[in-house]
Amino acid sequence: MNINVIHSFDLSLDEMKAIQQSLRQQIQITPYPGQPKDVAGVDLAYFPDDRRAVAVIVIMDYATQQIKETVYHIDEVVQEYVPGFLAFRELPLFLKAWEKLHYEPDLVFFDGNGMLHPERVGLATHASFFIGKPTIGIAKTHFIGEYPEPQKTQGSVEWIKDQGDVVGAVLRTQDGVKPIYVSVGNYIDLPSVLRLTQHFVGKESRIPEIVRQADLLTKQLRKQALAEEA
DNA sequence: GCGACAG
DNA sequence: ATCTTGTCGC
Repeated sequence: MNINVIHSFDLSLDEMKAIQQSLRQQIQITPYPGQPKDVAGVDLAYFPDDRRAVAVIVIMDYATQQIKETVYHIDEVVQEYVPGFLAFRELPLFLKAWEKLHYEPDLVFFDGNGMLHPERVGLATHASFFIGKPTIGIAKTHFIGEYPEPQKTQGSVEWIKDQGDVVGAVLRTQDGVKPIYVSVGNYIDLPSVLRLTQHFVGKESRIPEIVRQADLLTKQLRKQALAEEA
């Protein structure tokens, strides 16, 4: 099965699930030694009409956390949101923005899950097969799996298990705040995911800085686009 | 059958 | 995700 069928408009749930099951067999979990040079953060924001969205990619220097490049793409959204199939809704827009990049990031953070997914092929995992880069999934709310409640202090971590597999981790990024849910996208392992994610957790935000910057820009560009149309 | 359900 | 102000709490 060709993964490029993702560009089709009318895949059935069974067809999408078949694609995920095919991709699952090709996941490669491996440590990510050392530090990446450039990392990317990806996020989307939807317009009020619910027909369009803006996809944003922010490139940041890993060591200094300085933003080196930002690209975006505004277009029609062709797939409705169905839990478990977010990739089919968001990847088309993301890929168009990806083509506009001048930098080639070594690692990419997505707003959503990686293997923390019923078929182990969430947004971050699915995307990795198109871009061929290590990916990480960062979700703000629980999706699947069971886990013990992490301690209330910053840095507390617990594994998330689903059907006997460790599929991700819950991470308390600040004292007393709701935790985030992190998982392997592809071409990386969970310990590396936690290490690289915590590098972007500052003092102020609950969300890793690389993802937060993409999120902020996404809403800023939507506001700008709406203003220009008025 | 009922509830849950990334963004 | 998005619609939205004030307000409870540290």
